[in-house]
Amino acid sequence: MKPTIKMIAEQTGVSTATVSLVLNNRPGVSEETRKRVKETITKLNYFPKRSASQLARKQTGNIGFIIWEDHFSEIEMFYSQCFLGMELAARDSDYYILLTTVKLDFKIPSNLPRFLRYDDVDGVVLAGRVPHNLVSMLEKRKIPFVLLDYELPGKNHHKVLVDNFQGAYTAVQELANSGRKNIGFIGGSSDHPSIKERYRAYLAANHDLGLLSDENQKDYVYARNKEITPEIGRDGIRKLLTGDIPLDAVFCANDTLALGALDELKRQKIDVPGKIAIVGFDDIYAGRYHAPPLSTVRVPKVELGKEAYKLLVEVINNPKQISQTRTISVDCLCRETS
Amino acid sequence: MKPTIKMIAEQTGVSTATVSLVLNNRPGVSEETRKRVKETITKLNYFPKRSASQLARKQTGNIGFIIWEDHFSEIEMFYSQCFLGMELAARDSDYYILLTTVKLDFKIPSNLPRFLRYDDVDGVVLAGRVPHNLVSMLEKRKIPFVLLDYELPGKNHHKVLVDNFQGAYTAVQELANSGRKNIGFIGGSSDHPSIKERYRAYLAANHDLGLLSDENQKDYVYARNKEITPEIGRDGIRKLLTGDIPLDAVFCANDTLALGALDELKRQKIDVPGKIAIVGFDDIYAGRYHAPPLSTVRVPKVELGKEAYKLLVEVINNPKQISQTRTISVDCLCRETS
DNA sequence: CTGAAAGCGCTTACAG
DNA sequence: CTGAAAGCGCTTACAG
Repeated sequence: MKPTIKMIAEQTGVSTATVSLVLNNRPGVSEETRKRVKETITKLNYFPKRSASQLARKQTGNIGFIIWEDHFSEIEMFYSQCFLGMELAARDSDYYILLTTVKLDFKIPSNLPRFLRYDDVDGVVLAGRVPHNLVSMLEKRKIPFVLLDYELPGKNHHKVLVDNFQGAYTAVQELANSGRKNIGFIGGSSDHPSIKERYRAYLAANHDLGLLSDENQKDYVYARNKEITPEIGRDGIRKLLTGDIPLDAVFCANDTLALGALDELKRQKIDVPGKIAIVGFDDIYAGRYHAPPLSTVRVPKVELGKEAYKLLVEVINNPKQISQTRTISVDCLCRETS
Repeated sequence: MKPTIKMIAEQTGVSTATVSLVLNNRPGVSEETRKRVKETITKLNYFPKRSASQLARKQTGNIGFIIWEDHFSEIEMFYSQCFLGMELAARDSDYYILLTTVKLDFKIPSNLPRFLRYDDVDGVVLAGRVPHNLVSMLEKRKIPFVLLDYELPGKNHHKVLVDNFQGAYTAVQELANSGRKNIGFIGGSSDHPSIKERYRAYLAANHDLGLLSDENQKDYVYARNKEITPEIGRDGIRKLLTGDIPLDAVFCANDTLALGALDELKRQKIDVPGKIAIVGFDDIYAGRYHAPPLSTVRVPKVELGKEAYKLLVEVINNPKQISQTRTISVDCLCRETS
């Protein structure tokens, strides 16, 4: 029979109140008593029942993790890794994490995740692009939340971001340092803030390094505003190559695009990095195992998740805390395509 | 103030017991009363508090989803999709799913997932390769569980499997139907039952179709017993090509291998599928967007997860149910590499 | 520092 | 068919 707090109390010869104080590391118990309680806890291998303490404490002990369905299932492992980071961080605490996906055409209340509909979470992390009406709803219901790798323009929210600007800037800088002078850009999905940032940094770096003149800038840029696939990368490099411009490097807004570009270059038998260097962004699995391995900007995805978790817990414990942004630094990882 | 069952009872003019019966769709309430209760529930937008009913019911309402850390983070989206299927299925019911990863060198109790240590799940799904001592522990503690895409040799467990044999057999058959006569095999990680099955089917199909003689069989097979990467695929095709044997097709044990092989063929400028056809297995995202798109055996991952969920719920409701295997059929998806 | 007791919000025999 | 009441296993004022 599973031990209860009552059994611990009886065995130790104290009240359940005292046991509870010990369990939760709270003051008001003599060292001597505390020690004896702990001993019987160990002896009987006791642990408190979650649902009981939740009920008494009026908490759920859960954190929600919400992600756009397409991001979770089709794109690279990016957000799964973030989730893993959250899970790892949560292991040191008491929260369970409830992962669910949403569609972008989000209707309230029919599409509301169960844990939101039934008030089963103490807070929520929203990873990547999410429906804006969902965010508004969380604000309205005053549910603590943190945005992960996403932001809404003109809004103050708690968020954890990748330093996209610095990452992209560094990438272009590294290309320039290795002697490249004519650096193209392949982008896409410009409604995603991250991609936009990377583009801004590309322009800024080129400007700062005195590489691109304003007038030929547009010949060096290819961007389609739709979901990113390798196809866009292939189209992009093709377009840049037929552009009748000198070109010795391309910075791609992410690895998926870079992989597509590399594939097309291989098909056209253009030497990489001999003739053209390619650098991506994100450091996805497929890039690591590509032949040749893709140079990229490494994003610490697990750490991103951990940070989001930590921030959310702080917000839960202090809901009126003024909103903040935590920006995680990234490194350029020079492998064999640059 | 959030409504409770007591408020519903008072407003309707019945007891909380009656409200509870209505909530759980249980008999013993007149249609008239049931209707009135439901009305006030809707009016007050009431829903029962999970922790309270869990406590009273002595259930947790949670299901655990356990997966090897490397599988979750490094390999293709396979198991994430299975998880998604589970999540989708769970939405129609009342369970929350707790996802956690484990390492393969698993120590009890230090590495035990929290939800297992604290008895916070009613059952568990184990996806892909998992530590065997974990499985033994679940058996010993009589926790209901289902294996997903994995099995332990010589053991009876509830499990949901892919029809690897039929899938691989069909793939070879299709290659033969399109005129290929000399079909190689690239495998790896032969301690994984699925890969082994696919290899068995490859041999059986060749035998049944009268393609390979027993003596030259081994010249057509390349398999390394380590974690599968594109690298092994590249090595494999290189090895087969230098084997001084006629070769017009290769069946790869999964898409990752196939992608590696395709890459090497492109580098060697060997026409696919003109000279050599390639077929993989799994239907991963990267294969779909490869140029040319990879022919493969499509595995319905979401359905796999849904089925595992359904089976587990059945087992939870009837723990002594005799163990069973559900095998999910797969189709050969002929795209442009065959 | 410690204990008796109420309370968290449900479910489930049991009696009528 | 319906209600009063006990019970699930914790936490938290409150009194001493």
